Amino acid sequence: MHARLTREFFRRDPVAVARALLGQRLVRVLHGQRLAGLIVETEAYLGIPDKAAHTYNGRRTPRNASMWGDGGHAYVYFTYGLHHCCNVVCGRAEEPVAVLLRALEPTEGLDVMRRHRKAHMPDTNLCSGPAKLAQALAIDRKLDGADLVAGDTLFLERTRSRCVAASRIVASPRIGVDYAGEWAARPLRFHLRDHPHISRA
DNA sequence: CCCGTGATTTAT
DNA sequence: TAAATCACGGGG
Repeated sequence: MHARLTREFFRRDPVAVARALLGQRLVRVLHGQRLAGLIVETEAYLGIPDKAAHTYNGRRTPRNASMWGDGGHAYVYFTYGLHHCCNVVCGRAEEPVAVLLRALEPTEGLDVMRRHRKAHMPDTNLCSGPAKLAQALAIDRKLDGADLVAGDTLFLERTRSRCVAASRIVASPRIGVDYAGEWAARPLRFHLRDHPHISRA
């Protein structure tokens, strides 16, 4: 059996978690079948002071409630009227910080993922964006709040490599947050250098 | 590049 | 009421 990432892994600041998640495996169990991929792109959202975060200025709504819970749970939200995105809640309860999962290199269940994604496309495009990976892995609001440590439908496995070399990680501004003033430019997006499955170069 | 899509939150 | 949003796919 593959080892899971532990609760304490997630109970840290989101920048540390965003970096440490690169190379780890996201697993979705659907109808008894594993759909999985290696995480190659993430973004850290720093909570109350972060103008780009859903919990900026202490916002607490039905949508973002799970961000206020303990680390190691999922925060899945619906946006633009048609897309889901999957975050990993970090820190501890009442510390509303998270990491957005932005891209995977799919490794298990690719046939099912291709079926979930509508259009025909090369495999490098299957999970190369936050809404794409959610669609490929059938992640929606029903999984909001799911326990990523003890649950059995959505979880994270520690890969053999444990972590990737810091020199292989590129930090850059987050995508789609130009409205966020000084927070828009901060290097809180992380991805594996030159990886073919990232959402954009 | 622009456009349509359209749930949810926040501002007006 | 109305505008804005942690996107995507398809068409110029």
